[in-house]
Amino acid sequence: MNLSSCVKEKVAKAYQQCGYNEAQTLVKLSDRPDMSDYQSNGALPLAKQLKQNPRAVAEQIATVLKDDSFFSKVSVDGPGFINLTISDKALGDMADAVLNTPKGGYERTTPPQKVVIDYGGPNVAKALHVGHLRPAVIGEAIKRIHAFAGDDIIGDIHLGDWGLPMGLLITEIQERHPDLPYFDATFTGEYPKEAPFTVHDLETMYPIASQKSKSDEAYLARAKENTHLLQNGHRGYRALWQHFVDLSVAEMKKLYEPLDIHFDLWRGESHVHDRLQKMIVRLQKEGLIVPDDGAQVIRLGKSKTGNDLPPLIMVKSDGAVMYGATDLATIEERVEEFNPDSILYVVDARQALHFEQVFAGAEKIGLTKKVKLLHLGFGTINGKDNKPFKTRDGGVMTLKMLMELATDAALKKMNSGEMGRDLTDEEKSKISKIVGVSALKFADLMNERMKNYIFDEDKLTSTEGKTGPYILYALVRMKSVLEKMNESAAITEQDIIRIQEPAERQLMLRLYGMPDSLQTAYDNNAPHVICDYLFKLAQDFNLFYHDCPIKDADEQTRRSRLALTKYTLDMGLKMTNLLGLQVPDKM
RNA sequence: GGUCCCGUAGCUCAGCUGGAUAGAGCAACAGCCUUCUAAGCUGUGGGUCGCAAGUUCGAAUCUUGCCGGGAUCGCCA
Repeated sequence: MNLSSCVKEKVAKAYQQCGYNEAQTLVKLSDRPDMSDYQSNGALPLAKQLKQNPRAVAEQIATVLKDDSFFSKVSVDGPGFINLTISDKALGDMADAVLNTPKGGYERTTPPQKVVIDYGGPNVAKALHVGHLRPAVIGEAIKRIHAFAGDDIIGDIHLGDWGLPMGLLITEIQERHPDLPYFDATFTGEYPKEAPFTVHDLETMYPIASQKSKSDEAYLARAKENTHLLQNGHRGYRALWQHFVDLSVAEMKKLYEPLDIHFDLWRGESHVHDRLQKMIVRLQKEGLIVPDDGAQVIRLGKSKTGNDLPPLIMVKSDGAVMYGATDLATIEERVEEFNPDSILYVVDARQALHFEQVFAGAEKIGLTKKVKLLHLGFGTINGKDNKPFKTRDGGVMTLKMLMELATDAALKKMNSGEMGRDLTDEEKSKISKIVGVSALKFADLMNERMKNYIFDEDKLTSTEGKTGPYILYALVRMKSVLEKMNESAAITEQDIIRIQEPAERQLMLRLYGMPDSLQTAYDNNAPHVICDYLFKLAQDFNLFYHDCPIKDADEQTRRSRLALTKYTLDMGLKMTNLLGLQVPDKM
């Protein structure tokens, strides 16, 4: 049960009782909180259909609703809006049944889905930078939102581990260390278990190799040949490549761990290589893959908007496979292995055309009959100059640097003023990491997904206003109050919420409003809706905290307010968890 | 040139499956700590919702055109 569904049910009954279609009640949270908690706008379209006066229709429905003591006020305003105010008693009475539940009143209305999330993964052997923040952070939040809503969800990082960059690295290593056994065609023994290089060597070598390939045609040709050999099973190259993957995955885990980002599968494009080879042969036989200008392509015809789509290149003229091909084979594999209802691709919006092609290709070869494919694009993170976010000296901002910036700012804040005075250095260090990461993640998640957004150091390190630290601070206050009042135990039936102050009422309504926000966030895969909810929850709590003293109140009021604090903390923790934010005990 | 995304307060952004008086945060200004954490709270000022038509009882929201910014357009991922 939750408040919205309860109101909707009552209003629907009233419509029905008056002989109107109960499907058209248009009940929603009020746009005018100064006038009501909920509104029903259904009388306007109904009156239009029936050619009646909208106010008269609304009055008729309102008369029925007025008899219900659940509402303290029912009025018809404007052209025919029905304004509904819930009685304070009803709000208090519902608390235990709604808020003291694992999902805080959220109930699913559609069957649960099985969903695969594809993070359009980072590339092996390249340092994670600011551009890798969004897919990881957004994907993690979307994953948690789906899981909370009851979906069965599998996250696959989907590493870029099978393209030309691999060939470039092999080539560069060959240049530097031609004596390594990987390059010895006559070598038949076991290759070393330990890589003869570190992940940092790889991260340095790759940009150099990439640069060389742009100016040196022979070098590029060798890299392409090496990519081809790798993909076709060259024994030494496969061993070398395995080092790349192992080192990179270990490094990525080290970086994602403090961000509290986890993947169920660490597969990459390479994972479907064998399947892909079979798929290509099969589709060639069926005539779906055809030669075109030396390459092997799937022709796609027109897009949904009627434009000609460029063909999807499966195999390049040099024989290497393209990522569109691995994407198709990956869809096939996921359908066979997991049978998901949908696959969500949390990938940069700049790849919109690529996914349109892949999805059209999937449809053409019959893969979309069983699974819905959705590209959840996101905008890029830009600096103040509206160009990709860089360091002060113009270098690439790595994820690591970004996290250090945020952590340092949190630590500095804690060392200023009185806040951290009771804390040990060790505690401060731990807390500043949590707070810094929350600032970083929240600043990213609060933006509507598709938009590019401006991200500068001030914004990143800010701890005031609509920020992660503001929310954490409110939650820490709740913990602190509950601890000091010794009431952090479970809510009991004696702790009935009695609403006395406007701030209490507002906070209660906010708590009851969570299911509506969650549903919106779920339907639109929009974590920023949860950010907004959490921010408002924190604001409402801070007002309550300010207006409603607990310690010196009478026993009944004290218990009521403590219960309300506990409900707010529970809800806040549920929601921060959805965003992947951790909450310290003190800050 | 085709396609996609965006244009809302000085800045950064919500609101866009049509509803009443367009909201936050930051910045500015004025207040609130002997009282549960001031990373907080209260108040003030600040908007032709890019422009113009259209649909509608009603448009920031839907349609079309234009202007401005960004992205993208077969052998990189």
